[in-house]
Amino acid sequence: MKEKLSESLENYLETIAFLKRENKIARVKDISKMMGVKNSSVNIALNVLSERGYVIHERYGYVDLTDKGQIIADDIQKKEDLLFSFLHNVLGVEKEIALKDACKMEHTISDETLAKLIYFVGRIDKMNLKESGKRKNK
Amino acid sequence: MKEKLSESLENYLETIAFLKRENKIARVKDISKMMGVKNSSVNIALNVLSERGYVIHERYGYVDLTDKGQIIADDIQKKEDLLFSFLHNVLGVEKEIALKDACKMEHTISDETLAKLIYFVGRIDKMNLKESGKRKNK
DNA sequence: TTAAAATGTTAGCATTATAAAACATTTTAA
DNA sequence: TTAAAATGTTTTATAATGCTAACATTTTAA
Repeated sequence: MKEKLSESLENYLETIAFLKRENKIARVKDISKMMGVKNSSVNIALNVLSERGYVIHERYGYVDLTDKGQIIADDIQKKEDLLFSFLHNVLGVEKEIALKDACKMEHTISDETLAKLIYFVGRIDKMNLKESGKRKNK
Repeated sequence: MKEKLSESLENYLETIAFLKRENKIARVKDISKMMGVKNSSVNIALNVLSERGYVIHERYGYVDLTDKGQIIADDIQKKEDLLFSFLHNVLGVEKEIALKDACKMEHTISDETLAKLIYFVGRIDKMNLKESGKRKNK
């Protein structure tokens, strides 16, 4: 059940999800522009993603995500948000760089590490809340 | 001055450095075995690394790192150690997985994030020291 | 409504990473 | 010391990604 997608293909899904959220629709041109690649490269990626059941793409038409594709896109976005938050808010890495690093790491971080990081960031947030107002409990 | 190496080539340098540390020498066979690739793949990588001045490799002979190659290998090892320490000791990720994740992240983490992480891990260590014996100062 | 502009697609090439198979050299052990 | 085993190298092939250039379709605006 654990089909792995390449970093590149994951990025295509993420970009399509973003465009749908922002513009309601995703077109080849938008995808290529956002990702800094050529339309031809987008087309080839879409063919692969279509074949594997992640996107729906009619010739000369819009690009859409299947449920399966949306799930992957959401998963990656969740990872990106968490990683960005950790890098920027916890470590204090500058926005631009934190985002760039998060966008790379989101493809490699394991589920285990992700879970631990979620827990850790949660604890840090609580600590900050406490420190910025009240005394430590107990 | 900032020639970038691919993740793959960085891994070859890291492996060669490891083998030299453990066995004094590095051979094609050892590299392929450690990395789970074929001798032919190692050879091709070594040709590239030779041309670019990172390794010295005489036909049918041992493999060695140039100063330039050793610097890269050390740099990556430093990153791996820090990332592993953070994942395992701070987040509590299981050894195997922490190592696997660190080995991927070591190739993508930016210098900025690295620096912030070093500082952060340092602070955490101090906190742990304090908490496990003394009261908080101030 | 039609010609130009915009957008999308296909074909062919380049790069990177790896493997398989054939071949070459070196090492080992009988 | 020499034949087999181990190791190293080259050649050829495959897969993933992206590019350019040529071509096709759709949209726009005169």
